[in-house]
Amino acid sequence: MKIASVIVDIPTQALDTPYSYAVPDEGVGEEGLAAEVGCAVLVSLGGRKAVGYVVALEEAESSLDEGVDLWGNPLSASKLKMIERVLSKPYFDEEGAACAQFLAERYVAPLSSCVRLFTPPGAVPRVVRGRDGRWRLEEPTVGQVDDRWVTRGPAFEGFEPRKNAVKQQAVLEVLAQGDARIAELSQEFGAVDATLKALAAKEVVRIERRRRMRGMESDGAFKPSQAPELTAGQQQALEVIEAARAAGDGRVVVVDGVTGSGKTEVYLQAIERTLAEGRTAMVLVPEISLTPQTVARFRGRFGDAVAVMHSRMSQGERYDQWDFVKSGAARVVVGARSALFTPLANVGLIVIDEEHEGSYKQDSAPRYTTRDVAAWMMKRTGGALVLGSATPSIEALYGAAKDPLWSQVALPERANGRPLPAVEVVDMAAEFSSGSRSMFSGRLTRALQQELSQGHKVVLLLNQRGFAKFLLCRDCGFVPECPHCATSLTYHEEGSKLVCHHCGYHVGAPPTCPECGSPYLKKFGAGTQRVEADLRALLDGMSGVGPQVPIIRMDADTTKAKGAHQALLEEFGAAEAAVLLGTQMIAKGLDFDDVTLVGVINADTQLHLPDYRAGERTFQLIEQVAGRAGRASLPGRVLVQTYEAGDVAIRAAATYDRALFLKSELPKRKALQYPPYVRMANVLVWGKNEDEVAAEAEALHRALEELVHCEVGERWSVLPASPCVLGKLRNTYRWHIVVKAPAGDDISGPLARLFRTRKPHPAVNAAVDVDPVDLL
DNA sequence: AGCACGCCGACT
DNA sequence: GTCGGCGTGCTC
Repeated sequence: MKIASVIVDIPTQALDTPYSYAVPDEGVGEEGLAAEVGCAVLVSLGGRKAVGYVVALEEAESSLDEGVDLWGNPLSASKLKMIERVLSKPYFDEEGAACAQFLAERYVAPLSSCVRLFTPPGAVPRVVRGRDGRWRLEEPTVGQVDDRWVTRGPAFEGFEPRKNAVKQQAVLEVLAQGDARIAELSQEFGAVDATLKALAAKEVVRIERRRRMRGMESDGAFKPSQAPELTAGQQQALEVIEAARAAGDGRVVVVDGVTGSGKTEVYLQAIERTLAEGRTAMVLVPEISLTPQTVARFRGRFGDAVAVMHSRMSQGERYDQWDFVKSGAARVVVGARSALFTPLANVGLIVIDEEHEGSYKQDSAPRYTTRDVAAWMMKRTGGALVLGSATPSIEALYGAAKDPLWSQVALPERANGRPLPAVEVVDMAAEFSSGSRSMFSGRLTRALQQELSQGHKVVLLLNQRGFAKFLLCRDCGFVPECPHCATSLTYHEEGSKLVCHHCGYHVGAPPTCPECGSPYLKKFGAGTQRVEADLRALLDGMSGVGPQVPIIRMDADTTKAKGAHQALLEEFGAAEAAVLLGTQMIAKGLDFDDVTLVGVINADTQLHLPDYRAGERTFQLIEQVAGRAGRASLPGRVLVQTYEAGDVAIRAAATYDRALFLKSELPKRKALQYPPYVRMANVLVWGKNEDEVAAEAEALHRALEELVHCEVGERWSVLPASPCVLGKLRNTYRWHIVVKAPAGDDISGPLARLFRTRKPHPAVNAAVDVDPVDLL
């Protein structure tokens, strides 16, 4: 008899452990599916039915009475129930199960949420309660779709339809070119069913059902491309990647290439070689840059072997692409972070493009860091991981410097030999004191007029990442900071207070600037619509520009609809002179030849977020957006407006001087105990009732201090419980507790032990974010 | 999560 | 005497 370890798909802490079930001898699914690792199964648990996933199988002899299962859980044979039905073919293998367990431990997350990453969404049956109160199995909402196709039959050659059989004639002409889909034939010629039936009866044609692969056809024509000659830099990067792959021990290569240096071509050729060795490859890109152009680039080189996965696809498309990978026909998967869990066999290379992007961190359970999971996977399978970026994260740079398995290769020049555009910093404090009250500086206004009147394009970035308001002196640029944390204080409307969300320090908001005494102490945070209106007014009154120059606004609002993002970009591409005004999302990936001016309206909002990564993000943002200008023959220029003209992140970005930025940033991180010098875990506490949340956060803080005191001692620190910067989100109050540990320590283990044994509060949720990307 | 078991107050 | 309130505790 076989015993299966099953994770039930009920997201509760109390059930978050594998349960053992007896496996029936023959398959028990409708199609006689066998219970294997990775299958969804129907089991009964505590008098009800539940869907579960098999994570391990074990041969049990009759000797099994008291023992432990594969996961170390005690079990007794007498209590075993039987798996009632096998609901699916396997979604993952032993390696996938091991990965799920790794995720659950590393990110202190429910096993069921980790296992679910591997299943095609919407395709798994669920157990639901019917109107009568009874449990029943609800069939999945998505599945495969078949098309009816016509092909030539044995009597096709030499068959002559009667003269008046016009439809037969037409259909046969189409078939001479190749197989045809009946739906398309009927669209073209009207009802063709009778015609086809008649032809099929004479065996002139055959009718068959074929599975439709959704997500394949939509991108339409891609033109096949040949590998071009690499530049010397690209060639060297490729060789480093090849050496890493050849080592076969999970090496990591940081490809540090300026925007336009041709990183993608390096990836393409590394993938080509991986495929030539019979292995497969994955390319992960940020959600927002997964455009049809990106996909076309990979399909152009690898044709039908490319599967695409991302969350903006319909469930049907994702299901088909998932199945396509499972079938083994896909050799390359291109997708957003969740594509990491598609059932691609024998992966020899994972590429993470724009590695520094925050979207590589999942913001719900399991809160995994794509980079670290991919590195774990490649270590297991003996592949290589490539981290590509023009602005690598400090973690990646640190890894490359310290970890013997990591290396770094630079592509310091653009592939077309063009120089990077010059970046000018516009000091808005100086503008203000010289009398200008507009959000567009004199220099930016003149540059807009100059470029637009010549029919060039302009990209304007509105740095909107600061939800939190802060105070800023418009005369001297002073921003009140916490005396203990070196982050800016956030302004709270109620009570007119300044609060530090790190340590809880608070103080009344001063009426005038404590530095220079100016009364122009302003609360900061403006909206895109407002900027659009002001810009419209500015352009309308500009000679040689005027109302015919369109402003294309791109933000969360205007890109909500499916395909809206793409449509706006096409509009911008097709226009003559035009302004693309947008938030963060325009900073990367967009590539238009005739953009000659990039303006950053407010480079520093992010700088004042009370977050240790604020400087790094500001630096990265300016470097990324600067890369949008002057990509082709026209020279580009970049104007960065800021109240913090002297800030090192801005000065360094303006001169493309990363070393300068790091020289100032790294000692700060070290002194204040931030990554990469420590590991952090952010314990999040949230609920509807403010008092209960605060009380539970305090209780958790005490429990954490106790835990740290007993298990690790003074090497770890637990910061006080405090309200999150985004303290109230969608009517939920949020608090957090930051835990810091030395860089090499296992921070998850002790925390997991606490959360597994601690009784959950009925109205207040708590979750651990291990290696958080921000503390907001 | 959901259901059983269980130990105290107002009803036929 | 019983029906039912929802507080712990278990589910392979």
